[in-house]
Amino acid sequence: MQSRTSAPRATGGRPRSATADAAILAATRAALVELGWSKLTLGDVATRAGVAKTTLYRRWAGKNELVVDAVAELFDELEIPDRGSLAADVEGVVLQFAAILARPEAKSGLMAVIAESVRDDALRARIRTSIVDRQKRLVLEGRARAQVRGELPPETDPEESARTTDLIFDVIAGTVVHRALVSAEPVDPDWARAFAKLLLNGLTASATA
Amino acid sequence: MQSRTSAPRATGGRPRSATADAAILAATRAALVELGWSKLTLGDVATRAGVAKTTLYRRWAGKNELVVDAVAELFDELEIPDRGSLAADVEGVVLQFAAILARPEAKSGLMAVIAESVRDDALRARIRTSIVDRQKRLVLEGRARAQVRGELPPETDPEESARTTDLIFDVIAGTVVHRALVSAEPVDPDWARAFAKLLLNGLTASATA
Amino acid sequence: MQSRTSAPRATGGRPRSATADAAILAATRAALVELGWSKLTLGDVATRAGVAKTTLYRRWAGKNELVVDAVAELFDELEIPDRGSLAADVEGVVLQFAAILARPEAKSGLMAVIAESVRDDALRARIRTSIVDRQKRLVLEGRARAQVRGELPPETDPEESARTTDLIFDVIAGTVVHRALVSAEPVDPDWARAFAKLLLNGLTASATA
Amino acid sequence: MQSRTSAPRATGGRPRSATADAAILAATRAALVELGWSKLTLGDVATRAGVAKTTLYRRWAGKNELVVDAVAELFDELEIPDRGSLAADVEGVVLQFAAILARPEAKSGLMAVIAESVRDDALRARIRTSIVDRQKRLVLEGRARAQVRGELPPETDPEESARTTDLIFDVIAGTVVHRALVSAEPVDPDWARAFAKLLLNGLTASATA
DNA sequence: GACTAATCGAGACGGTACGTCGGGTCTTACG
DNA sequence: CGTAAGACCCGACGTACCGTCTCGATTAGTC
Repeated sequence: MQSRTSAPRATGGRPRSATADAAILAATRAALVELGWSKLTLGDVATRAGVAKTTLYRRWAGKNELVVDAVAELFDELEIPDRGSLAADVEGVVLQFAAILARPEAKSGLMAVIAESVRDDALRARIRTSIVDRQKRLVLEGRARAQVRGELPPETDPEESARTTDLIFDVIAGTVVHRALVSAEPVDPDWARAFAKLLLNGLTASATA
Repeated sequence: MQSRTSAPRATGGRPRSATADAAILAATRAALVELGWSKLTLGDVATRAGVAKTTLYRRWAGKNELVVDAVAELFDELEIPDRGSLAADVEGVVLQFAAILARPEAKSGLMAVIAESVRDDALRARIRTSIVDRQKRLVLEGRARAQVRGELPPETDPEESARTTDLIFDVIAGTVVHRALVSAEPVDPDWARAFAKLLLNGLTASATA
Repeated sequence: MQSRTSAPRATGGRPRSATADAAILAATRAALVELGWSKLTLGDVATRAGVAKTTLYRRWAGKNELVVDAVAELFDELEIPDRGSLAADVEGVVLQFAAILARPEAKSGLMAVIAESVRDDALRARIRTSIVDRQKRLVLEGRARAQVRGELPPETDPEESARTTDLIFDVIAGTVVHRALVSAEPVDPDWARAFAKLLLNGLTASATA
Repeated sequence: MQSRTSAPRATGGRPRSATADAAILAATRAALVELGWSKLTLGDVATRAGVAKTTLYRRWAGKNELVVDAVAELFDELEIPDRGSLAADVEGVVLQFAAILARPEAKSGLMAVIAESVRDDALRARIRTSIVDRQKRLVLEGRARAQVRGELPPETDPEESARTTDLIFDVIAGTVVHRALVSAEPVDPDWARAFAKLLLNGLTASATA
């Protein structure tokens, strides 16, 4: 992770407690589960972490930044093991992503920081760095694998390829988030299969299934 | 609209000012544009609307409810004129939806209330009624039209049909929101065309384009 | 008293609670007794008074102003009944003054606000208005009575007279305060008599007593 | 001085910097002048003195103790040269005392620590030792001289004598402080002469002047 | 000349209070 | 009744100092 305010601390003086960071992020997630974003207070987080409020403010600029870091850690576990086919890989990553979104600390925190990021460019950059871009590699891996398998044609134009990667990423991430948080319907294997089929074959083919 | 606290008004006494409602909602949108969700205060909205805080609280239960109503009005304009083909219809609705999302009052307000709705079922229901479901009919219209045109096969199982409608809706709305708010990239005609092609033909076909 | 921030409140709106003022001042005195000036916190005073902190800040600008008002009320009881002779009158007022200073809420508060007033002209003015000048009349009364009795010669120059009044006041008030708070020795009838004798007859005569 | 925390320093180890003490006391006085007692912070004093906070706390227990020592040095210069008569001596000491009180570091600091000493016996003892008693000798000297000159009768009862010394001291110090800090009027030679006359001859005689 | 032990600077730490702000409620007088 | 005005209680905010602590780096005097 190593985001935060990030002054590298020159020399001299008592070093920052390494355990405090972990305690604070854990406390933040716990508070998100119990209270949700809007009722979460930094004073409460500090208390839960057994830390003074000042310690917290020394490391994070505010609620937004703290929650981004706390939530970001949840997404570190995302992997995309080779399931043998592009469809299976998509289903797998969708289900993994959904499993994270199903956790209350993610539910409560993620949308809120995204909402805040609308008016705060620094926050949006932090979200992209800490959370979003980290997942984009999964799309790249999946496409590369599918090309090796012959499921997808090889790429020619690298710029076009990047655009496609971004599009696919927006579709997958956006759809899963919308399903899970806006529609508030479960992302189960059935749904994941239907979605993967739609994504691979398109509306025309999919609707006949 | 018919939202609000909605006590049916018994008898006698001075009736509620009709103009106040409009003034408050307009003031709310103006405040959203200037300040964003998190810095918007009900006291400020009341002042802008030339209204006492009391009047505001008599009509809405809180910030969330007020903003939902204020934002919902923005989505009333969504239409899906027949553009002659399914692809064109999709592109059209995507661009319309994105145009609304580009307005700062929508950006600021929509995501925030959705974030709040994660822990507030009543709020989620209100959002569904006021905003989400209102857009889902566009999907229904579009599919029906495409079936008439023969671009899509007719539906057989009504339950399956509903599931598909929901899925398509999640894909379109989710993807556009993610592109616009998370990736923070423009939703322009080029992108809309690429997205429509992906949605209709699927990854396999699309990637060859 | 009617000091405070003193905006006369035009019309409309809920009027300020009259009982709150009294409760706050009483709570302030209680806190002074228990905690003393330096450990007195406005939050604690508010709690004791059963009042929100904001209510307190709406009426007083800070700790200093509040304590001045709280202490000032203690000095309202000062009187100078005619004891038949100038010496007896002096002794009487000295003992009364000392009795007030002996109360812990006065001890704790008075010197502190005087100390603060060194760098705050508005505060000094408030102290003079609320506490100091109110007692100067006692000197005037006492002198007038003594002149009627023939103990003091009648005044001729009014300006000189005012200077003398101020001097006498500084001597009495300053000496009693110094004895009580700096020397921290009791102001008992014996001491009061010795002081009155010194004040009336001067060092030369007094020392022979 | 010999105040401070005064651990007698066992053996070995680096000795305490001697210059640090002086730098800290000077910085304290400078801070008193600029900020006054209540806005003076120990962190700021340490910075001004070019010293770590630790160093400061190793030598003084807190703000009060530090300021007492810093202010006490100001009173070292008080002398009472023989001016030839009791009245002249009184005027002289009054003016000297007032000159010290006119310095902002004394004004700000002295009253504040006295206020604090109301609830802190150790602090009061420290003030007595470092400041008050040091001045009381001036009264003793002055009386002795006046007795030699025949202006005052010789003392008989030593206990009575001590009481009188205390009384005179309270009168002089208290009156000057009250004039200077509470009444906030200048202590000029005219006022000093009027005060000395009152003190020597008493009210009855003085008023006729 | 290395050892030893207390000092020094720097600055993070757990606390407590600050004074302000916003949320919602309530109490007035007026319409 | 509804309304504007504004005071009320509450709770969180982010900041400032407090006095303590933990660092690595100096210094003496003692071995």
